[in-house]
Amino acid sequence: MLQVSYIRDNREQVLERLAVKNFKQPELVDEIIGLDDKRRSTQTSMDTVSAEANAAAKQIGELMRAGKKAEAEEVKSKTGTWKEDIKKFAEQLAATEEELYQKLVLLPNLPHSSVPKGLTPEENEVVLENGAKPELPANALPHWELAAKYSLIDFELGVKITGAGFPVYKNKGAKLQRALINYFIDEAEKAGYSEVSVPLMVNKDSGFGTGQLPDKEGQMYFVNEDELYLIPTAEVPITNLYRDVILKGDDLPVKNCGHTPCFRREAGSYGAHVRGLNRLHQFDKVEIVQIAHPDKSYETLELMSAHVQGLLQNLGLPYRVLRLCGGDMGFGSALTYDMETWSAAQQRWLEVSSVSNFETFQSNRLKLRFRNAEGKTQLAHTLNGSALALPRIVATLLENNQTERGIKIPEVLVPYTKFEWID
RNA sequence: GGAGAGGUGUCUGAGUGGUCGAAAGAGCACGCCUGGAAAGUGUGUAUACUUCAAAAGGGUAUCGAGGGUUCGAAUCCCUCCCUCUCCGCCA
Repeated sequence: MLQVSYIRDNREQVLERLAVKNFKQPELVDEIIGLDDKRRSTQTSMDTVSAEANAAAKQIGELMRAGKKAEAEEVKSKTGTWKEDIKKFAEQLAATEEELYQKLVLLPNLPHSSVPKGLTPEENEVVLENGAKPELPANALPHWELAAKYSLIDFELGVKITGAGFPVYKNKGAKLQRALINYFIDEAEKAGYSEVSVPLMVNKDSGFGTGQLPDKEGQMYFVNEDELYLIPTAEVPITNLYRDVILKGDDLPVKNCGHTPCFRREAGSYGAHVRGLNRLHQFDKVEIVQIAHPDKSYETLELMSAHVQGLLQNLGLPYRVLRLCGGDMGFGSALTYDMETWSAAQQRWLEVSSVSNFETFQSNRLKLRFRNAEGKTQLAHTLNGSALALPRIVATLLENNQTERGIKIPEVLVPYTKFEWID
């Protein structure tokens, strides 16, 4: 959520930046400023009446104590319509604030100046490409066939016990999952992130805090009985650990990592392009989260991007880094890098990580602040990234590393899998 | 799930209708003292909104959350959330 004061002070710039994100309702900006004017004047009126009422109440108290009951009664009789006025103003204020909030949450974050214009994924900017695309034998198989051939993943069994998009991992498939998770966590810890293990369900406040609500309400599984949401990413519980927190200046940067399953309804996504592991309702992911000083957050974003790239390099996967264009970016992000691996058997790029700087968009809602050099509270910047999401990594590993003999496990993973081949 | 107790500032903790944004202590910050430190001592130490060109200052709100009673609520009433104790259940 953008700060109203920022919108007021930088109206032109806000409009210009929103255009980069192809925002369709620029008129909201002026509506917001208008509502904020109304909010302010209502608050001032209410405060004035409250001040009078408080002064009278205080006076009555003093007169009562002094035993001047008659005078007290006289003051009391003058209190008149204050109470009603205050109530009226309070209602008006609440209504205006609500209206303001409802409009404010419709504004996406402003994109960073380096974000390219554009509407579609095709207009994303390829920042770099790394690693050679492997030449596969003519009879190479896509990962869903490899998974069946080596008994690694059973999609039908998942359908039976839950539904489509909930695969069952078996044998070396299950072990590969566990190996990747441990490897990713270990690497994150080496990079200075401390591990947290967090709840997989969150309340409404948390959903709002990181911006999934109200924007992506329909994308999350919801447990009616207890009003809890299944997390779509560990970003939600981990970032919300710091909701309503004022950090000390030297606590920054805060670095956390964690592994969780992620649950996404992915409503309406069916068909060939979501086959196998390409798109699931439940998948595992290791997430890295940082809370950074505003002056350092873009430096931090580069470091996080480098960390993710390091993992892909160590796994020997060809990848590319995209700088997302305005139209393809998430609602709350100011700058996002997507990392994609080359799936050789499918002949397509698969997104395996998304690293974003949210600047103060989340922290404004979270009320996540730190005490700056002047001792004043200031909103911190939040960043997060997948490091990494498992299914498409598994898909690419299986496809790219298939040989006559079987599937070769990357060297860095062998200490974790304790086997070198899937055969 | 049942019965009871309770939720106050960074922490401990006082406060049962007016003098309470809140005693006292601890912690922390700065100063004095000291060769330096400890002890001692002095001062300060919430957040948000708003007013003001800005600073200073002023106003308003906040004692788990929301509502109510009252001229006036941390204090009384209602609803909800959470914590603790006992019982029940249980990986």
